[in-house]
Amino acid sequence: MKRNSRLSLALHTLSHMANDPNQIRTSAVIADHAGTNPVVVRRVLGKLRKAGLLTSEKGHSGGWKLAKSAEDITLADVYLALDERLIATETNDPIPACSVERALHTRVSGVMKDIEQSLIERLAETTISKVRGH
Amino acid sequence: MKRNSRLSLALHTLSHMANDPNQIRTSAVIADHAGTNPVVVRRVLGKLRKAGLLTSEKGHSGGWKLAKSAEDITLADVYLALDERLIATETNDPIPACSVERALHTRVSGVMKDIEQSLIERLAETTISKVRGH
DNA sequence: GACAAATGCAACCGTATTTGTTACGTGGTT
DNA sequence: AACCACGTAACAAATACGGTTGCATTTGTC
Repeated sequence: MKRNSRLSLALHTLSHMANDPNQIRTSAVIADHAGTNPVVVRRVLGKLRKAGLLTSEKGHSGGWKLAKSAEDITLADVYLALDERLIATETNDPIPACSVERALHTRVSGVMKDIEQSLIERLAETTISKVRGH
Repeated sequence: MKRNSRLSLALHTLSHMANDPNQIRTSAVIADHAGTNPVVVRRVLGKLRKAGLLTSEKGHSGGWKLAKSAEDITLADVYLALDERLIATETNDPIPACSVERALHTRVSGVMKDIEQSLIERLAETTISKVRGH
């Protein structure tokens, strides 16, 4: 795998869980299905849990389960939970000296923010149950 | 700089060029404005040239210029020219053995492709001249 | 023709990011 | 008590990216 595998892993796992919402799955089983490592699964799913999309139980017969109905989880929820910003947020800048340069910079930043906002709105239109295929 | 600086650099430079479309700029001047290196500039702008957005001239008094009007360059043109796929394209896969797993995988891939398509359509709505501020 | 200036391109380095892996502590079930 | 699963830290390996140097090529100027 390479980049953006987290989003892919999250979508894959959530969709899979939506097939049988009450079944509890361990990170080992999930990792096996996704072709990765249990620790990686726990890392990614941990973020989804913090966002209230999943619950996890420790101990024997523990594991992971959906916290909400698949109809109530949108791709925007997943995207925001993972805290990945696909469109650069432009944090570290040398603060251009020239004033026109600075004005241009803020315009570019503003446009990129608008683009990301549009992306999020688009993601909010699709639910996990829709990914699964109803 | 860190991630997605190429898109940022491209937008910045194109917008800047739109202010004075007939002026020829060298990669050294552009790099100075963008706070980076001439070679980096040529790398990024080379892709834009291949996409027909810019022209470059070698030799003495050579440099870079817009190939089209800023009104005719959309952010989608830039995005596609840079050949960056923000949404993972999911190329390298172990080809899931289980058939339901395989079906789910194709669904996830399809959704991500749809998302990227939406993003491109959104990008196509904004031109460089609009970024510049008319 | 010699020279200067610019792109085009390849190779390399250093760093940041990401994934994979091992190890161990913690909590819950049987 | 034994076992199992999560939670997390630490580390290794791979990858991506910007930055840098070097050089060939092209083009204008003297």
